[in-house]
Amino acid sequence: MLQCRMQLIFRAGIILDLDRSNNHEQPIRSIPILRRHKQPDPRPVSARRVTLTDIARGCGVSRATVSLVLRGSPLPAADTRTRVQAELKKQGYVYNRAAANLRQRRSSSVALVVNDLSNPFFAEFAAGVDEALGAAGYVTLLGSTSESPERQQRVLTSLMEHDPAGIILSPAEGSDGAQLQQILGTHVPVLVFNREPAHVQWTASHWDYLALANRRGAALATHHLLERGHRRIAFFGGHADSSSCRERRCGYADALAAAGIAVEPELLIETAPTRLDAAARTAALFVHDPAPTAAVCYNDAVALGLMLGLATRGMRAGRDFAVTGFDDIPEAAVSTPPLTTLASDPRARGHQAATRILERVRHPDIDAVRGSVPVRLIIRASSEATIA
Amino acid sequence: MLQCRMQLIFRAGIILDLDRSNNHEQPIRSIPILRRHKQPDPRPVSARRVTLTDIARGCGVSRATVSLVLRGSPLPAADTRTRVQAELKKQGYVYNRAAANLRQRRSSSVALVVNDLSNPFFAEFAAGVDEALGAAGYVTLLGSTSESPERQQRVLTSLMEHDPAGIILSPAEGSDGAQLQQILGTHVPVLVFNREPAHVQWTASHWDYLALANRRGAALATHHLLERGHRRIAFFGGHADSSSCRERRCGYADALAAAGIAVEPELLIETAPTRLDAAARTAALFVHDPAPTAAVCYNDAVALGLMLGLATRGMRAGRDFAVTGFDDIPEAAVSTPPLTTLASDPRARGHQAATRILERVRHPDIDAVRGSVPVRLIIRASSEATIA
DNA sequence: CCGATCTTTTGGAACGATCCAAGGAACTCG
DNA sequence: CGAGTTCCTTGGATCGTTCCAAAAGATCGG
Repeated sequence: MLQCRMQLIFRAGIILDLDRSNNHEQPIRSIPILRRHKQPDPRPVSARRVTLTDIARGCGVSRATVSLVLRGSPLPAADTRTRVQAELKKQGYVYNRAAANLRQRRSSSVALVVNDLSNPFFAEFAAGVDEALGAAGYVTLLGSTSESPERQQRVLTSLMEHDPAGIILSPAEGSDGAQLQQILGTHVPVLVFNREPAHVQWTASHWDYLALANRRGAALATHHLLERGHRRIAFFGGHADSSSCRERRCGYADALAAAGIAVEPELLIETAPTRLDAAARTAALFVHDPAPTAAVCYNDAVALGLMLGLATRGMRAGRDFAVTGFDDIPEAAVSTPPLTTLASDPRARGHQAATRILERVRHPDIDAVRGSVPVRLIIRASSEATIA
Repeated sequence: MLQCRMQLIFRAGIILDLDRSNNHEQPIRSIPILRRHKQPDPRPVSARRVTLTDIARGCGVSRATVSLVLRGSPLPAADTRTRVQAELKKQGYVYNRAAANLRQRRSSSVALVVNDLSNPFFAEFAAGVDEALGAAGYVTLLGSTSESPERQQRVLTSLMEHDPAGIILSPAEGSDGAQLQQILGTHVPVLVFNREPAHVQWTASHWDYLALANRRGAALATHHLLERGHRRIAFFGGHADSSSCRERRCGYADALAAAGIAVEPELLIETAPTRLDAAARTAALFVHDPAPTAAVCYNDAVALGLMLGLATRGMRAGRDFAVTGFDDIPEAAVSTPPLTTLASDPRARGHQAATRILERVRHPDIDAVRGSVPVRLIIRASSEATIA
């Protein structure tokens, strides 16, 4: 009955594991949180924050009045307002939003959890999210998971303790929806971006979902290669157990089917979604006899790796072999040759995600939205190779 | 006497400008904050957060006891602990760190303010910061400024209201230290990264400073080109009013001086630190007669732009002209030709920055630290061109 | 001058946690 | 048996804000 482990995470990354509740040998004494209390308050007394009460005392009105002035209520008389505002300025008052949020049972932050900021796609996305949230007066709580579901659980637990108004989550690969739902509960609005974790009960929670038009994008790329005359086209890279890879493969299959071509399993090649592994696995394209003349790649990193791998075999992408990518990372435009790929404007996606989660915060009860965002094909030299 | 404008920023980006306090024509009535109150609490009553009191009631103990159990104090009796823990799990309790922080007058977040997440250097840096902060149990409050000092003021004000334990700030170009200090006050620990704003009274505040070894790095690159036989070397890109550009120019001058070569002003060429502008201004290198044969570029973006500009003039970097960059962004390794540049491992810098700000949070009174982080020269093909 | 109305101000109880001093129960010991 | 110890538990004040109901002034008509 204690199947699912529930963990509460405290500051300094300390995990109080409730399942240990049977161990009575003081399993908890080792938790160092109380040590903190032994330290005197690190801030000197003079460093105390200026509060409403200080202002109120300073100009002889009540806290309530100062609060009203602060929030720009029309109630206070004009000269009271002036006096209070002068005092605010004089003492250098800084609003304590945490206290206000506590009282109002409201939150002014949104958590953003991404796998990897060093991926330019996510970095742009994060920039977009932060811009839009900031404009709406919200603050972004950042969390990154490095594609590790365990880290993701920890990060989410920690973020939840900060009571975000909503969560924008680009799940780590292999994350489990049930585990997520256990940590996130059913009440905080969640927008799942880009990837669909397994075992999510979409109906139980009202989670929104926003993903690129993976299927359509891959179909566009494949169709483009077909137009150039290619008939043996590989799908190169990614793991078949990630939802985005599966969707892209579907699009690839769609386009082939429309051209009356059957999908050949040996032309579906898996790699880690990194440049390095893609380069290393290039040879797998050429083991079967009529070798493919083109490849739709899982994403740009894979495509760049493949182009590297081709070069080491004496082939040049765009001349001897056609390559397409996915994401349009900045490098795609300046690689040699420049990479044909699918652009999705990740910064705009970030805006979109932020806008939607705020909308959901305002209206928690409307039905969940499953959205897909359009991508467009950017044709560059890497797909110029044609079939004579 | 009201020279400096002081602004208080409220949610939804509304600015209550205290200098308007003279306008009595209800300048404030337009502030829509009160509208919010008219909406009923958007969350259904059942969505209420589970609190300590709920748990206490649920298993017949006092709030204080539950709190002790939560924090892993050795005080509670073993069976009490078990009962409480069962109840915590049963009700799906989520710790409210904001409330705890309020009582404890402590903060568990650190603000990170960067110009531009879409710059891979800062993205990596942010990832490093978040990793290290997360490991220490802190949450990252993200803010981005898009290089605009005005946006930076707004963002910082908003972040300050969330009471961060410290701030890691990579200042927007052209930010003014005095304005920053006015908003940040003198008590919150600040770590200034990468760039030095003008007019900071470093002695008044205890701000730490962490920057790349700009001067030494540029000297390394220049020295490298000198070794290859170049004598006319330009410094290309950046604005002379940014501190990092000035420092890099100093290093460039150092190396030239060591080789007994005078700096020629016409070889100092300014550009915006972007690929595009650098490409556009390439011609400026070749207006004087013995034209330079090599250029030390302000950063990688500029260097990549310069290589593009050279190509349109029929020259190839690495063959006809030697180029070096700064930052070692991922593209540098895969451009054609690959770019000689200075690497600084931004992710590790992020760790370092986070570690230092936490150290400062623990010891607010030790002297401010001014640190510079080493860079190393990565030699690639773009600087291969030699003087016959 | 009194009550009615309107405008402005206010004290005190929240919000969800922690801290503290004090209380009760169970033991021990002389 | 009563005092002292140890172990565990607790009520109430507190953090900095907002909300609410009600008080205090001001204005006015009759």
